[in-house]
Amino acid sequence: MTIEPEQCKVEDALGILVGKWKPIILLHLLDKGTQRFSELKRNVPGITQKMLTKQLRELEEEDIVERVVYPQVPPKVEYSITEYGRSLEPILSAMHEWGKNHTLHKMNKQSKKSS
Amino acid sequence: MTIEPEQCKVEDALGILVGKWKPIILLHLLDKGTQRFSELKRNVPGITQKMLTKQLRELEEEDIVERVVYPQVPPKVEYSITEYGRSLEPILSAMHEWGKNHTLHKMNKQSKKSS
DNA sequence: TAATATAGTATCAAAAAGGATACTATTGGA
DNA sequence: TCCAATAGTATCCTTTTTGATACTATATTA
Repeated sequence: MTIEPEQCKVEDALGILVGKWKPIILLHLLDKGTQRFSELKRNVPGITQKMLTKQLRELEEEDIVERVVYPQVPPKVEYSITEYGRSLEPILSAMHEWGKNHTLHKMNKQSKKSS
Repeated sequence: MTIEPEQCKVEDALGILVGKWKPIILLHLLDKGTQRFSELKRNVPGITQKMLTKQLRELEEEDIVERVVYPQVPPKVEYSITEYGRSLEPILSAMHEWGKNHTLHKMNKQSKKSS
C-alpha cells in the first residue's frame, strides 16, 4: 500500500460520498442526466425535501452537481452532474462492485455457520 | 454508468468505510501489518479507547479485520487485515487519489474567485 | 375566487455518533 | 505491599445527523 496514513485523503472523498442519500442522488443524475428537483424527489423514495435540498447544496458546494434556476412560476430548477463530478464514477463503480461481492461473502459466512 | 440506482450496493461498501476513524485504522493495518491494540491507539492520534474498540469490533464483524487474543497478563491482542479485507485496498487508493486531486481542484476555484 | 404546481424554509423532535472520564482484572516486579 | 502495564467496559454527556410537519411565494388554470 502506498498511502501513508498521515497524509491520507480518503476522508476527503468520503466526506463527499457519505450521507444517507448522496450516492443514490448521484447515481440518478449519472443514470438519467439532468433532473428537476421534483423528479429527483420522486426517484429517491423516502427522501424529504429538506434532505434533498441539503444534499444537493452540499454536492453543489463541492462542484459535483450543477444547479440551474429558471425564472418561472411555478419555479423550475434543474440539477446535473458536472464534468468534474463524473470523476467520481470509478469510485462509485468500484464500491458498487465491492458491495455486490460483499453481499455474497456474508451469505457464505452465514451458510457456514448454520451448517 | 451501469449501476442501476435501484439496486445500488454503494451503501454497503460505504457503511464499512465510514466512521471518523475506520479509514485511518485500515490504512495503518495495511501499511504496518499486524498491530497491537495499544500500538493502534498510539498511531491514531486523538482516538479514545472506546472508539478504537468500537471501530475494530465493527470491522471484525464484517470480516475485514482479524482479532487474535493471547492469553497473557497483561493482555495482548493483535489486529490485522484479513485477506478479504485487502480487497478494499483499490477503493481506498482510488479515494485517496481522488481526494488529492480534489484538494487541488478546490484551490483552483479559490484562486479564480480571489483574482 | 380558489385550487394547483414547484422549490424551497422554518421549527421542533428523535436518533445516531462521538467524546470524556472513571473503572476493572491480573500478574510481574520494585 | 503497592505500582505499572494492557485491553478493555460502563456511564454520562454533547454534538451531529436525520426526520416530520407545517409554511411560503406566485403565476396559471378552472
